Amino acid sequence: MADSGAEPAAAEADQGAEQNSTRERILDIAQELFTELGYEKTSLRQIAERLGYSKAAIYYHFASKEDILMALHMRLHDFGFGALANLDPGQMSGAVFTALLDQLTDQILGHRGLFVLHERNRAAVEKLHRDAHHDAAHADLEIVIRQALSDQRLAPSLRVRMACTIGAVMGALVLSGEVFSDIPSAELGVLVKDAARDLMAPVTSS
Amino acid sequence: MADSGAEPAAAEADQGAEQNSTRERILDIAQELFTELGYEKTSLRQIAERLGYSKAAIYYHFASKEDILMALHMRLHDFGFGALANLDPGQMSGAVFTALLDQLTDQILGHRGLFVLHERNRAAVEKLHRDAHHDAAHADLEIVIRQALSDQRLAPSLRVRMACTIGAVMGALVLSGEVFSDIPSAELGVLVKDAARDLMAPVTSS
DNA sequence: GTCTATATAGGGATAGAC
DNA sequence: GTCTATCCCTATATAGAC
Repeated sequence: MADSGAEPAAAEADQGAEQNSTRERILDIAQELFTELGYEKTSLRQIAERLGYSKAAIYYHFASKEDILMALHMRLHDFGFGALANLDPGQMSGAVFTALLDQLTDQILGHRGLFVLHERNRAAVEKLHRDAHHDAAHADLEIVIRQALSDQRLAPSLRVRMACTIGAVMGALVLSGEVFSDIPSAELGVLVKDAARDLMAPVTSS
Repeated sequence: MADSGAEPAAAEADQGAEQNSTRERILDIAQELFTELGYEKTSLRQIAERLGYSKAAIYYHFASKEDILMALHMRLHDFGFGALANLDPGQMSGAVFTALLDQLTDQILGHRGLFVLHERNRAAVEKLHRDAHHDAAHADLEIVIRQALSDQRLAPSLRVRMACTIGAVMGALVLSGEVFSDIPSAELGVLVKDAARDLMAPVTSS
């Protein structure tokens, strides 16, 4: 587990086209190291070392270490809106939720590294949110879900099922490390979605 | 979320009797701060401040900052053996696994703070393991589970279901934050165990 | 765009007084 | 058992040469 360098990290980080700009390379390396060692334990010196450049070079592309994490957060943040767009607030039900989870599953499968990064650096990312350099127009998918889970107008059985379902998806795709590297992505996706459906079925009136 | 001081943290940390020794108080405060701010971001100065003592005082009770985390890890580590004792290696099946998860659910409900601490500081705890100050007689529940999940002799559908089930339990009890604080522990336990059973049922030959 | 050199701060850890 | 004072190292960040 945490086998660095074995897999091409750049393969899944192609959002701004495949222009291997220095900035993107820094982000790729940072994503890898932040995930492996943790954000706080990763020094800019280490990033620069792996990059082949000097430490100060990074400051040309990013104002601070925090800015690097912010950029990585933004990579993920944008994807969240895809699922949020189809979300009608106040209409959260079992059926809607199940559909939402299917989307989430696909997004995690497509950008797994980013989700693992966030999972392993929750404290640092939350501090980012608190210092709120991007409070405007910021509505995390996570916050929406948390609201639904806290909604006491819903039955406890439904709320707990929803939390279990999110956990099931996260458990199989994010927390599981490399244990499923022998299973094709597509198959993994089907199995996880099936599990989510079985989990929500008893509390969903379709 | 992460509402510190609102709940009596000492209430669940009564393993060595209720002797509020300085050492235990340090551990309780550290557990709180490590969870809230993250291990790396928490300084000994902060711990000492909240303790009312000076920073160096902590070094009387613990050899290093890492030692504090180790002590907290040990608090949890011991509980793991309870579930491990009933575990017959090589006999991992759906039914065995479901029973194991029931035990895990109860243990998380009883020591939730410790599990949250570990979840939010995976990098630091893993480094602890690597530096192996306690390699002897050390068999984490997590390692056993990871082995089972990686076992290619088992059907992918079973392996993924197991990962989903662990995730479901963790999702509802650990990752969920404070969203279920209005639901009694006992009810929460029943709902989670039901979910785990529904999840494992399709792949369990009973 | 990348480098060297350096300023500055903060945190872990030690020595030894009380 | 607890304290003050201090050492030392590392890491972020800046200034300015090339």
